[in-house]
Amino acid sequence: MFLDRIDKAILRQLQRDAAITNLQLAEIVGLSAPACLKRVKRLQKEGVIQRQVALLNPDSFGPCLHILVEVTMQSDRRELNAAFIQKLKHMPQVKQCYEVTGEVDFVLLVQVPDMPSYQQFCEALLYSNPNMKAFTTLISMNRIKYDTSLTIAD
Amino acid sequence: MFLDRIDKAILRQLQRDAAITNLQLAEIVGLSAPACLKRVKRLQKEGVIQRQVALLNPDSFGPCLHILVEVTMQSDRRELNAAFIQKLKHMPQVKQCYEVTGEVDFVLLVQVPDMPSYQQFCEALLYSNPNMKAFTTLISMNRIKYDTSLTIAD
DNA sequence: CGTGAAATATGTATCGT
DNA sequence: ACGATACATATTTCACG
Repeated sequence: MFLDRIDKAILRQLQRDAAITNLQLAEIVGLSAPACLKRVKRLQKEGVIQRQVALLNPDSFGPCLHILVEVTMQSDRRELNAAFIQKLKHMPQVKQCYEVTGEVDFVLLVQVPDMPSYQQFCEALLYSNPNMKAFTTLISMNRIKYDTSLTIAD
Repeated sequence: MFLDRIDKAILRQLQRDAAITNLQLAEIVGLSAPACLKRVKRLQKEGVIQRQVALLNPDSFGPCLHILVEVTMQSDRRELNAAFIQKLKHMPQVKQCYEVTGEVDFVLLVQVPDMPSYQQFCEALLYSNPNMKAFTTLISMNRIKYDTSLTIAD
């Protein structure tokens, strides 16, 4: 699908702040409210806008550790890792997962309240997997940047 | 600040879908619309809800590479890394940054359209930094999971 | 895509528990 | 202190040009 200058302006704005009213958005991008709304609806229906979410302050809910986990598998055969992928998709501690090339196969971002919870997580997802070869744990006490936006070229 | 059962229900819902109307939200959590709105406004003012954003489909904008970068510094002295942190905060390619303990000092999630752009990024942030000792690049062709929510205990 | 009007939603004030 | 009801204001959404 083709995105013109105005679509891109809408998307840039909604990535920054999706709480504004359609009226405000319309003014920012220079359209009438109905024309603007029609575009937003279209962008949603086409899946360009996947969803709209509230981002919460991690420090508002007691202790919160961000842990990066690099997982190396014994074999890269897809069918051996399908169950691993299915499982982590359903684990709320796993916030992100990237399949990477090179020595490491997956990088996970895990969110837990403390180290015992992380131990539990390792048991549940990693040690229990017969195809898991090794993993490295990188513990973060400080999330320096967290930006959900996508850079949209002109 | 104290969050009761209803606040938590509101937050769980808004993390999943912040596009619903206050009327719908009020019904889900079992409050009248004004009572619900008052809580949402309070949660925003107190910073529990940081912002509301639209999440876009990365595949809607041409090529998109996710790259994880593990950066090791020569010295961990705060003042030597302050400029590095300031700089990456202003680089739109850097979507996330975690300060970690251990051999590695920082893990970055970088988003670029292609490898030349990544080379440029490395020059601009890494090679140019006199305190940078080494970095490892993990290229992802597949983002398996991306969940912006925080798990809220009961 | 814009205008204007109808349908909804948000926000305020007040009262009751 | 908190929620509900009723009312006023603002926004969304539809029909039409």
